[in-house]
Amino acid sequence: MTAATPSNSTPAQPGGQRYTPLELEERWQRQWKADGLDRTEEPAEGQKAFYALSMFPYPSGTLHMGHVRNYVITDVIARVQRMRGDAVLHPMGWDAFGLPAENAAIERGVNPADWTDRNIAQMKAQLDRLGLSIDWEREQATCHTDYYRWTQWLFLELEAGGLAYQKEATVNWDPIDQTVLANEQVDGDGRSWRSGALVEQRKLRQWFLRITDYADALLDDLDQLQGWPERVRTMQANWIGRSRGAEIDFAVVEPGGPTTGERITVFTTRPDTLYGASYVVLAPDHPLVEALTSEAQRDAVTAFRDLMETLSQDERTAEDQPKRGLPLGSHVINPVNGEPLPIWIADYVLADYGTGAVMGVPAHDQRDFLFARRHQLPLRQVVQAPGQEGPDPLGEAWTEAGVLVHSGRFDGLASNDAKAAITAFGEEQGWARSRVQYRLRDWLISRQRYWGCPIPIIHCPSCGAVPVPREQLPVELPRAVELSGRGGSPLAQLESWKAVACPCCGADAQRETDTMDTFMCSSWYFLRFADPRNQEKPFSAEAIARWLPVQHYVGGIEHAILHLLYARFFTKALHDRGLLTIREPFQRLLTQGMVQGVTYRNPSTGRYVPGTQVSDPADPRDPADGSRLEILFEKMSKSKHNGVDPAAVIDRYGADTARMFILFKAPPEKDLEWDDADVEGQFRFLQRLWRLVDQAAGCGVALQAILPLPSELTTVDRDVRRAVHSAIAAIDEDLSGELQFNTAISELMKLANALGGRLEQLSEAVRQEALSALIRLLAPFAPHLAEEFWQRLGGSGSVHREPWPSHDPEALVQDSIELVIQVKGKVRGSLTVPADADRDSLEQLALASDVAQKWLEGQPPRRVIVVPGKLVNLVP
RNA sequence: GGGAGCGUGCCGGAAUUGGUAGACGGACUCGACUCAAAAUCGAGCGCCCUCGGGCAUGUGGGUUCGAGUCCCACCGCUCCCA
Repeated sequence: MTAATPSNSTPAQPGGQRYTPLELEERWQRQWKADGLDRTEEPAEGQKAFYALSMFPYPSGTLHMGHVRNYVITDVIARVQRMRGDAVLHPMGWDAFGLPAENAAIERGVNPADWTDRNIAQMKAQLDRLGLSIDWEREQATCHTDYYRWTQWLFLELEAGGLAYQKEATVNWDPIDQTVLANEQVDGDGRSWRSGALVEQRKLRQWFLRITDYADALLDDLDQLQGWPERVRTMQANWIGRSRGAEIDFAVVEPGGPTTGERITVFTTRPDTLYGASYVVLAPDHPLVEALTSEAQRDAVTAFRDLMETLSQDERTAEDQPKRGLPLGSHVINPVNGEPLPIWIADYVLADYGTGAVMGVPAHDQRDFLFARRHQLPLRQVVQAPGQEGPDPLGEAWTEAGVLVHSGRFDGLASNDAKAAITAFGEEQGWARSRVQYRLRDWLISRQRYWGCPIPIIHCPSCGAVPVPREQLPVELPRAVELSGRGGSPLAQLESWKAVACPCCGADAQRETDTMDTFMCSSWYFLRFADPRNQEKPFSAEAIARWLPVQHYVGGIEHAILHLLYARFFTKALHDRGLLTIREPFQRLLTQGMVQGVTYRNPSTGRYVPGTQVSDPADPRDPADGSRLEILFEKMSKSKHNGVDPAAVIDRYGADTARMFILFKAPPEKDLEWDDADVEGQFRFLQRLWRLVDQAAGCGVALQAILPLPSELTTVDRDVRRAVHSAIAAIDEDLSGELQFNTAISELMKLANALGGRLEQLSEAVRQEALSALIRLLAPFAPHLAEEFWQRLGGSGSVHREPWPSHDPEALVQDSIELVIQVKGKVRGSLTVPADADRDSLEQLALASDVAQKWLEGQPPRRVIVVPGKLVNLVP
């Protein structure tokens, strides 16, 4: 940071003041607040309602550039839509439950509620400096009782609908955060999304929501979400992971003898490979393992099961891992051919997935193949690859479709047809059923932590799990709790809080001491914003009908599955409970890219060097050893010393520059490389506008009255009007459909360039029209500066209440155009021609041109292609 | 391995249905103003050139009067699922 302080570098102009963004922005922010400019107006008769929403933040206390980008994008959308005449709902709130508050409490002895409220105040103050048109009267914090009583109410609603239940299951345990996690909250490496710890498996009794009941709806309705990025829809579809297949029963037999009456049911997506099965595998913790283990194998099996309990799901199922397993010493019969098959247990089969049992078909499944090879199990090919003659060398499994062989009566069928045929045959005989299987698991919502929404359940020894009566909500989170971060749910230590009479029978009972996953709280906040002060219900049907679905939702791609899937599930479940008429919450979704900071890395040591220690950015050297540093752009983080503090940027250049820069530098979906030199450039543009408006004020522009255009326009007038109206048309286009703020701002720059130095030459009406349009087009992007301009040039009221400009097609009409002349597709010259010339005359003009003479050498062209308004292509 | 997306000057990035590739900005160079600097203003800025032009949108093919855009193959990067 060596540049001079920019606010000192704008010289005073004759007749005007200097552009001092800080003073100007604070002044307008005060004014807007006093005027209630950002208060939501209920839609009037015939007025469209528009709901613009940013994913609400966790109140960490510090605003970072990612937040700024997110909220500025949404703010521009909201502001444009208001100017276009819609009633706009643009609220903000706080995803305020969560572990950082609890950890702060453990480390510093503060109360999580106080810590959170302080952070909210701090972040709100930072947000306010950005000039966001947020209606703060609708603010929500999920940790406040007037919000979470309704989270509890909705939990009871789901419970009443049979969608919440308790079960004992093997679940993900985060050893750092000391709590369980939902499957969605464990990443591809088997680590917690929050703490980064490798999760462990534990068998615990927990609360779940039946999101799997909605697997089909969540998957099928993705097709309706045409306003969502394809990528996010694909990710959700993969996560839900629907596969069609069959359940097949294998009867258990005594060694060499009759069936025992027990059966093992497997799920397979490949019933066509049934003849190729050479063993059956159970999950190590499958309930039948005990009964099916022979005496000889008992000790080995017990040892194996103990080992498996210590491993994570990922460690067990990773494809590059050796497949461990051992035989139980008992057998089943393959129902399709009566052949006995050994029963094994193995690491790669999970009890919770499908039926917890699979059939092993080494020839046609890669994991089975590896397992069979390791344990010398037989391999039998039953699907032949197309065009393959004779037996396959089988260096690996053939997992594609083909033609059945060695499959009795099914030989010769294509594998796809065979799936149906073998399943149907099994159904006839009673040993198969066609079934759909999902990857999606039920949502585990219990958390063994304090700072969350209490689960409103009372456990009674005689009545079981009893919902807290709704009139007793909220079940308040007690303040005085000892937090250690260890040893189970903190609420469980509070005997006085825990002890309660059963609402059913009055007997001594105990409250549930787990809290809810914070994703519960964020699964419905967008509904509460529509009706934020309702004391009777979480929201009224009318308010929802008025505002929902969210027209434009903006947030990070990291929620592609997590929050966005849960919120969709809530919406569907509440629809089915009769509380909502919508089935999808978010009509359009914009996933904004990351904000990256310039990062200096020593390639030999891997050390990150702070920018402040780099003396020459053009030739960065490591002060430690003098070696050249790599310059990278990476996600801003403390460890990489590449963060840029939004407050510092605003202090230096003002919010308008920060807003303009962040929108201009990259399209919203792409990662953005933060570069201080470019911010400086953006600031220069705003200063240029400042001088332009100064100049306009000097010419006596007065925006309050609309002047009629003179009947005769000069050439300059017509050129400027064309520039103005083509900017309006282009910006309007950029802000419709696919949002392209970056090109919209470049159009503003072009317009400013077109006006520069010509203001004096314009007739008064054209000058006024141009300034009025420029300022209104600028208003959503740089709201403070636009307001200042509007006022200085005598506009009445706020520019933010002005209508969005619309372009005059007449102004775009040109008398003459540049006609490009191509010869065989290559540009050889151009010609100024009347804009309304028809095809024939264009052809004649082109043929008569010097360019044609030169390149055609007197020969008539073989072919002439005329694109009116653009070009003529002569093909010799 | 499967799926999705991307690849354009020194850099960020523009390019309706295929129709003048490089808009707009940054960096850089030169000039004006200045005692000087900053700021500002003006000009230049893909590569090669014998100044006619030739070559250029990851690579190689194809379709077309015409391809950054469409098709095929390949290379590289990112993300998701295995």
